[in-house]
Amino acid sequence: MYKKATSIKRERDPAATRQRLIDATVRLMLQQGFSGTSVDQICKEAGMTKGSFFHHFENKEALGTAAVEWWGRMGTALYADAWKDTTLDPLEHLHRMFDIMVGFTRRSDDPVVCMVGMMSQEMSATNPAFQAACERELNLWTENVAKMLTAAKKLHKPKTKFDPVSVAWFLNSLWQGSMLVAKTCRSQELIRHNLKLARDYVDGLFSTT
Amino acid sequence: MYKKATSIKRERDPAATRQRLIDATVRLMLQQGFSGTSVDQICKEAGMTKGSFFHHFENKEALGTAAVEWWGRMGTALYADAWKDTTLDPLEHLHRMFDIMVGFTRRSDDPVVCMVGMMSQEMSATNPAFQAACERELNLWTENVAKMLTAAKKLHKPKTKFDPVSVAWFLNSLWQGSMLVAKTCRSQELIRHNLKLARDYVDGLFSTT
DNA sequence: TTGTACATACAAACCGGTCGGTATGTATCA
DNA sequence: TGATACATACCGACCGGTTTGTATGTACAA
Repeated sequence: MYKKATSIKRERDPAATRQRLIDATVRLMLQQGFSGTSVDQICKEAGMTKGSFFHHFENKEALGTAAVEWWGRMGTALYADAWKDTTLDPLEHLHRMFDIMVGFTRRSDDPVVCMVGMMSQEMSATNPAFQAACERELNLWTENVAKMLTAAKKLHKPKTKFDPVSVAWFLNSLWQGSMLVAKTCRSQELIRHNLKLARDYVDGLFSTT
Repeated sequence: MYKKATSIKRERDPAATRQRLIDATVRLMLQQGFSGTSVDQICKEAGMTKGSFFHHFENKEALGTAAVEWWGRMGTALYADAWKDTTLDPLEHLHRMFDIMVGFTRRSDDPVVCMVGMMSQEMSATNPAFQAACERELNLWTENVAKMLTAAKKLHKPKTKFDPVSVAWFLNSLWQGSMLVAKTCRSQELIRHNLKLARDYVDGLFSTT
């Protein structure tokens, strides 16, 4: 009844298999979005079959949120140089973060994209699980930036009063919006220009320089 | 074979029917995205059948781009008070625009959303028609803002050098990102905070207060 | 041998899109 | 004016293919 499964190489490394699925999902969904990406497509991209997929994830949504969470962990790692606590000038840390973000625009000609931004836009109005997962990641980013701004405020006299948390959300929104607009306008330079203005804006908050 | 179509009230107003389809599409896609919204669903929402739908639009994509274009026209109308050429101080015009944007956050408790931003994020990487339509609308917004900034520069001494077009893209990105983040974080106030900072930023470009 | 990892086959719903057909408006000509 | 012809608007069953998800089988590792 079943076709003989002849000599198929199986690796039998569940953790790696799971990660392969997540990697494939991220790759495809960054391009096509959640609804635009099918489970079959993901399986094909990950080099495995549907049965295997549903062994590792309860359903498509579970994979999606796992992918968002993985994206968050990866992001945190990429920002580590800027976010890690050190004794350095926090304003210097902020500059490093801007450097890292500029770096994203230079890695390739493909647009800079963010899993959190994409899932936020497409899914968070209708799917509570995605909404919550994305909100967590956005909060994390903001908290890190707010922490640096707060620390900078202690070291440097602020030129005018400002709320670090508000400014952090401002920067987060600008960053997400920059990726969105740049994707449609097909211009990495747009992001770099925005980051330049953002950098100057942050510098302008303080008296130094 | 076919059921007899007995005494069904038909309105026969093609322009209105077309618009009903566009309205339904905007309503649904703002919530669910393009791929997440089916043609059947749109027809049901618009109170009509599939045959009728495909009489008015070649395919789903055509309806999508029509909806984006309609959204752009509507947006231009909403911004008219700020964008219309008058002899007023252009800086005053910018303030009016910020007022209008703040107004969007107060119309209801539903998140402020933008058809262009949603389609950009979901579709512009894979669908050239959507990409082009969205790019057009983003350019239009930016041009209007850049025009005001350029005019303001002539009337008020800029505090420091700045490129009106760059700043306009900066503001556009911030605006799109604000809607995106606020939707996920379920906070209209976040948008208002961002707009406050943006307003101060623009004021800060000029010497006057 | 038993549990887990993975493969295969299948199901039921749903998808965009087509098609034969009906209802209604309008131009033409007697 | 009124009958006829034709174009446009609208209807809803239907089609092939795709969707997510399930049921069941096989292989490997302990």
